[in-house]
Amino acid sequence: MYTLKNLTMRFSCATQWQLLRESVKVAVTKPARISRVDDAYARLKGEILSNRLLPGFQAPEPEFAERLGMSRTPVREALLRLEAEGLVQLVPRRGARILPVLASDMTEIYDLLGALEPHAAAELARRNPSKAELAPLIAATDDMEAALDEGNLEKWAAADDRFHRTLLELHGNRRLIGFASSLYDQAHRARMVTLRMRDKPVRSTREHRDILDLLLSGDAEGVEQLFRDHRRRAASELLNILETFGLPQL
Amino acid sequence: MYTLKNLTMRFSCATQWQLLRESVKVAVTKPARISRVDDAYARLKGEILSNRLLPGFQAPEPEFAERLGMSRTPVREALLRLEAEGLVQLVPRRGARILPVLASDMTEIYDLLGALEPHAAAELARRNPSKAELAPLIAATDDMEAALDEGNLEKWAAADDRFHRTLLELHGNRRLIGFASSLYDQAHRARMVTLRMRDKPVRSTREHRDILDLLLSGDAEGVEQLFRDHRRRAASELLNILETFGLPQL
DNA sequence: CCCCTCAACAATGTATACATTAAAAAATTT
DNA sequence: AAATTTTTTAATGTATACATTGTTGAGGGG
Repeated sequence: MYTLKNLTMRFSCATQWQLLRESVKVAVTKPARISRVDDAYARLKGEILSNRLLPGFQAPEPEFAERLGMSRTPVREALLRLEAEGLVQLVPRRGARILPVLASDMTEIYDLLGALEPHAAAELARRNPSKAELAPLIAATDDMEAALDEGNLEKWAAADDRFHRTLLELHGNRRLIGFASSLYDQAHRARMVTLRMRDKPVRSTREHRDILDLLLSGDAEGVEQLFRDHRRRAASELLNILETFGLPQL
Repeated sequence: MYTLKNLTMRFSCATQWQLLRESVKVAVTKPARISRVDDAYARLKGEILSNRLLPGFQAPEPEFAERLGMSRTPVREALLRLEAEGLVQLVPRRGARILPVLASDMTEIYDLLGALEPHAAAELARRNPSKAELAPLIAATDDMEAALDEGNLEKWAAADDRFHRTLLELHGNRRLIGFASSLYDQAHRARMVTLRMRDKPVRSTREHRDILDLLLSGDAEGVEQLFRDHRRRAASELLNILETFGLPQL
């Protein structure tokens, strides 16, 4: 268990600059206590998703522990957590390997999202949600349009991600939220790497707005169909990019 | 790490009868080595699914460790695994709690299965699978019919479970197999407890046969629709039982 | 050069000891 | 007697030591 005092006293100068930054963040935004497991998990996940820990990279637990500045026990627990989420693979005697995302993985992920999201959207529409209820979804859609206008693709991708996660949150099936969350995470890097290789997401943005409109009008069948098409087109687009640019994995 | 010698030498007489049984099983069906984590996981899961470890039961890690005859470390790892699968909840300072399954949980689970299984069945049908490919599914269906003729509900339920898992295996989406597996496990106890409270599964069995026939004939839309209806009716039936018998949780 | 054997090494699995701290119990105050 | 404070206990989180064992590299022989 970390306390703020621990953070500033326990670490060698080699890592103190970094952990000082972390400690400031902790002090400002969260309670001062964060377990080493949670810390290791968050840091490793952040590095995987931002591609600083590269796909295929592999190191034994003791090396991860050293780099994170803690003992092996919490590191192992963090890695097990990341393994359960499909981001790493623990290979006996070879350590933890950052799982690359293959085209076949993306196919699999999009297939599942293409089944689940339209279904969730349809059920949400059947509840005739009010504008107030859909406010976070409206905000995400607005942000996508604004980001597109600015030409800021990262911002657009973040708003897009938010749209999808928010929709499932509004739907409310906790098991679905958890499962889809790991799917989004697994697909994250591929989506970010390919972000600038694709056409501007004009059509995608319009589709989100249309999905939102259908939700607002309670058109369950309409939103299910459009969402399906949206997912199918997005999958096709991404897989084409992987093929066009000869990217076997990400 | 267990070896067979360890299994027979390490444990007090209080648990030796049980572990002797386990060791025989190990010797016959698996390599002699099984880690304590895997052992703890399998045993705990078995007890949860068979309702020997009751929903709501709660004990701290050290107590589980003592009962399993090993140190806390592998037990914690096994419990974390079970938590990730939705079967237990780790409550700080209160220990691991066996998660009861509420009616709302079953609603959630059936909602997801109702979206995923028909989708997988439709995609499988689109591949025009041969009879040989569907052999394990045919076998499961045959077994359901045989069990129904014998009036053996447990056998029927096992074959039913096998049908559903096999179908997803044949479909081949690994992420779906994993996710659905945990959903089946979570629903298992509820289904077993209610097995004798429901009508004989005559209609259900026929529906499975019909699903199989539609798969064999490559009728994607037909199988998707029938599977949806199948899941919807099964969900309704089970939820009615929970309500009729006043079962708040299982 | 290739193959085999064996020893060394290190990675994971596990047990145990220690640190932290929340909850419960005991003691004290009102 | 009830409320508050203090102390104790024990559960989880963590570090470290030990056990097991798979892999690698060195050495020797053909």
